[in-house]
Amino acid sequence: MHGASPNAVDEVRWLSPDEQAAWRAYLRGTRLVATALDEGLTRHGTRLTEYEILSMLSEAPGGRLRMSALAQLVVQSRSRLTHTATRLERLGWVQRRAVREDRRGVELSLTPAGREVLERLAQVHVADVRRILLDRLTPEEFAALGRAMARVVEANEVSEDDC
Amino acid sequence: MHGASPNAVDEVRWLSPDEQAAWRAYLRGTRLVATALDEGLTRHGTRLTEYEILSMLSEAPGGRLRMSALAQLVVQSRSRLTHTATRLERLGWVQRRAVREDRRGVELSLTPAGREVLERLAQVHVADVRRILLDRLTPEEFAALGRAMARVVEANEVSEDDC
DNA sequence: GGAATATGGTTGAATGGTCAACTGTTCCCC
DNA sequence: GGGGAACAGTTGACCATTCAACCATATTCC
Repeated sequence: MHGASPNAVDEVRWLSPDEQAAWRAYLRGTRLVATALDEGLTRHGTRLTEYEILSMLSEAPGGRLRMSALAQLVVQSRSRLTHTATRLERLGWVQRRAVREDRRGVELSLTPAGREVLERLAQVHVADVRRILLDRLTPEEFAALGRAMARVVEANEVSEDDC
Repeated sequence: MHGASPNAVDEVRWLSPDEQAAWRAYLRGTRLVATALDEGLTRHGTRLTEYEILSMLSEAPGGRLRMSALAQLVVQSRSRLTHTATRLERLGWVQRRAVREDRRGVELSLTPAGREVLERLAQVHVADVRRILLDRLTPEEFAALGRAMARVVEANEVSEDDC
């Protein structure tokens, strides 16, 4: 669909040609980046979504995170995280632990093996991020990209606070 | 992983704190956007990836596209597109047709029913795109975002030409 | 203090996606 | 013009994700 069709039915504000073009670039570009990064990691036996989980755990204070918190960080459903965590646990890369204060809770953390794997993967991954995204943009362009997405993230956090 | 660790093993150029922050925002932001948009369409019985297929078909010259061309446009594997197309075909929204000049080829096009569905979906979708992305950014920010991603797309097209 | 409700996490069935192998067609070039 | 490589698309088995239902624990509030 396209253009501003002054139809009786729709009150929809369509995108201007410029907006349209930018949106197209966004959609296709983000998908290309995600695909390329995922492919890079897949060659080494992991998915981007799994990598992110390991990465978040490694940086979390105390090296552990509750399932829900982690799910929010990596933008996955709790159910999906449960399944993925089970897989990673079977690989021996992460471990679950009950949390004291809240007996409903479960904390995930890296095993030594998981930490090792992550360190190895991080090298290829960072190189990929540079090659696919950073090196293709000027520092200013990349900074602008970061700022824009940061505002989107921020706006999202606000909008879901008032629920 | 993080920080610049002057380790004997790695020659890896890690991300600077600023780069790191921007990259994080990118990753999380793009995922939030994709999730939110997908949710919006799912409420109306379609996935974003399916919507994109319908949308590309509706804008293609002649209203039809070869499978491979479409797959490239929406950044999906040919296999995935085959499966999705079969689903959409069963719904009666698209139809396959053999192409004359190249007897290996298959062209996909919208059915009238598919066009109708798309028109209905487009309204909710455009509203979602505005709400989730456009309205959260200034026009300048959005334009910058578009430019950055356009360069990524462009760079990708160049880099896969010389294969 | 106990019922109602919300939260944290898991489960399994159904659906969607990936991967590697396959068919049929076209292109290349000797 | 015939053999081999490359291309277009499909298939089916396997793996990942979604969705709705579920159990257990916390919280709220009368």
